[in-house]
Amino acid sequence: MLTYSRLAYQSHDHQQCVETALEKARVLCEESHIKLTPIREAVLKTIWTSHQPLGAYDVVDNLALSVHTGKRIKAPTVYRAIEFLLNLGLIHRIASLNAYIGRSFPEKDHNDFFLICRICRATAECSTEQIGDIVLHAAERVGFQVELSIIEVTGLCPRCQQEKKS
Amino acid sequence: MLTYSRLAYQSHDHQQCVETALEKARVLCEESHIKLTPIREAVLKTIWTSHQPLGAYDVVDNLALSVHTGKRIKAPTVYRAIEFLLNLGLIHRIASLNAYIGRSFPEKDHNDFFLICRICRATAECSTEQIGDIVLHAAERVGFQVELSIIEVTGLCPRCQQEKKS
DNA sequence: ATAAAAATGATATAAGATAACATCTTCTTT
DNA sequence: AAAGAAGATGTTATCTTATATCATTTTTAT
Repeated sequence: MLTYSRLAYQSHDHQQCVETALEKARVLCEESHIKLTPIREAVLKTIWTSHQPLGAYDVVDNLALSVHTGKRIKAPTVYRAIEFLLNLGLIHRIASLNAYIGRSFPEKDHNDFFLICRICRATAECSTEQIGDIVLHAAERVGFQVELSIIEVTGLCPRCQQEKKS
Repeated sequence: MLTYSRLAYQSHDHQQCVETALEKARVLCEESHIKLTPIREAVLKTIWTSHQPLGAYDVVDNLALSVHTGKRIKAPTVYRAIEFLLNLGLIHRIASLNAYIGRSFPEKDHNDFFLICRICRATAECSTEQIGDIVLHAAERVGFQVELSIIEVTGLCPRCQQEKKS
């Protein structure tokens, strides 16, 4: 079965997306008796709020504006929060962009892949078992034990295809 | 059809691999009336010679030892050569490692994926149309126009699985 | 022979990530 | 409640990866 994170490149209530994701995260942490601290939640929210994958230093800049403790949150703190969120499957690292994006399916075990627009960077998450199967099959043949697959597809989103024509 | 770059994780005459790859590169460049300069060839050879994906600065260090012009080749020069080789499909960038590896099938249009050992970093290149098809199919449904897919699989190679047991 | 194009050299710096150690907070146990 | 342990954050410095910019050299085409 093939699923998409949302109406991928169509307009939608993104604030609702963010709220849903945050609520999911809170539940997930509560269940696991793990702490979603204010900083971690702020980082997750910042990443989710962006429509594009967000670099770690973009998060740093964003937090400096949005969190009002008077203290500026520095890179290591953000990276720690990012690592925490990655481990829980709440975000995903887009290796080809050195950037991070919210995951819609933290419960699913990373059978997802990403469609990344080369121009506007809007990114859609897709999930399917098929790809996992092919990879597993190929790996099996040479005795390779798969732990994690990264699949990143670069190209043009519908909107940027249109704009290119005109 | 599924093909592997070599007897993936088995011992083989690697020097022969390198020679074959270099010869392929020379032919490819000659046909395209493009120049495989000494530096470019040296970079390609350095990357191919390593059994693992090699970082750009590893290449810099390696060349400093192997090229005897007296002058130390610096990062920008290496990155230029890397870009050149990437464009021709002679090497591939492993985004998850920020490293580069020789491609066995420069003629095939990037329908390949990589099995990367988490411990020893030995990496095998695989090629199959199947994955490309799935990705295309998924992309089509949301009107996304695919240009390039990167697929990187992390896990354990046969040897490191063995060593872990003992 | 000369202009244009291509490639390399050299310097500096941007961008992404982490190491190391100090401090503060929260939880556990008594 | 007090003390200690574990967890989280603060702070500084540094490392790695990558590129911008401009000068110089080499090659190619006319």
